[in-house]
Amino acid sequence: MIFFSSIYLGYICFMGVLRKTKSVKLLLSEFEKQSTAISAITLIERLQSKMNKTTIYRVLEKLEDDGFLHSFLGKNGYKWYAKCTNCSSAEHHDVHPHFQCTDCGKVDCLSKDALIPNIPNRKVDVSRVVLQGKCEDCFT
Amino acid sequence: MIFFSSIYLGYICFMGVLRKTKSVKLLLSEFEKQSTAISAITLIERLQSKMNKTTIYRVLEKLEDDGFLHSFLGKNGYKWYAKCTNCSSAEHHDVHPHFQCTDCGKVDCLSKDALIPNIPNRKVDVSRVVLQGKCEDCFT
DNA sequence: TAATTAACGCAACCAAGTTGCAATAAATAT
DNA sequence: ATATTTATTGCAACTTGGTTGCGTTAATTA
Repeated sequence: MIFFSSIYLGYICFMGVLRKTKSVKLLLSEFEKQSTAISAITLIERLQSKMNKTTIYRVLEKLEDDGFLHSFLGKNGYKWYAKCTNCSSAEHHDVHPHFQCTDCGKVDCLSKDALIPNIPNRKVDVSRVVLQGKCEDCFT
Repeated sequence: MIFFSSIYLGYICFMGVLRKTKSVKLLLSEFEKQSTAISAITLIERLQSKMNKTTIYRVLEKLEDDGFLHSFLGKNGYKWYAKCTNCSSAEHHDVHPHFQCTDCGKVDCLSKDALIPNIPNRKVDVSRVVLQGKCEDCFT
């Protein structure tokens, strides 16, 4: 219950769109206790006893629309989600690169200044970047 | 027939692995007459009267293993292929970013110095970058 | 407490990509 | 040139991440 006294609850109330259902709370708590990105598949595995996979996909989509999560495609084209930092339903700022470890599979967000997304003669709207390799733990 | 008097034929003969079959020739000719990247789906649409989709996937995989094509995931997680510049079966150098137009869907390869793939404390093996937006033609 | 309406569960579906296997056709040996 | 070897192909069936339609349930509002 603790995590719903935080910004989440206020945010949702403010938006007035997303209802505080059991499913929404469960999904939010997953992103509360884990700072790295989580794949949709992983969430389905973890929560399938508690909610339907259709619901998971629909809530994730809504949380992304509201600027609460951002999504990207990892290895094999699987969908991953991570918390946004300064986004809203009006604008998504999270065009930073992600790093996926080929050993443990963990994905986390990198600081966005690692990339120069300005290409001459083109208007860049989305920058989907996934770097793959060995993370600090698996490297040694 | 003309395009098989080029480097392609010599390359294949040298490798001694890939046979000069009708399917291989057909797929190579597609990448000969189009310099931008092509999605697997597009190739299946174009060539389905001439070869089976399984064959298309298998030949593409082999051409990638031999360092002739490189692949990446575009919008929706669809697989795209483009010609390599200086790769071999031993090493793939094509970690450059790609640009996909959200209007016409066209994808082309960008010069690799647009990206800095060095991240502290991590060993980067693969860099999958897809920028999306408007290309020169669709921008105006 | 009742009315409204978003969210849910279920089952069926969609489609990109894969697998097993028998048939075919390149490459190689005779 | 012909036979043998073996990579390649086509087909059909399958796998699976993700979606859709719809009747039911539950959160919000009156």
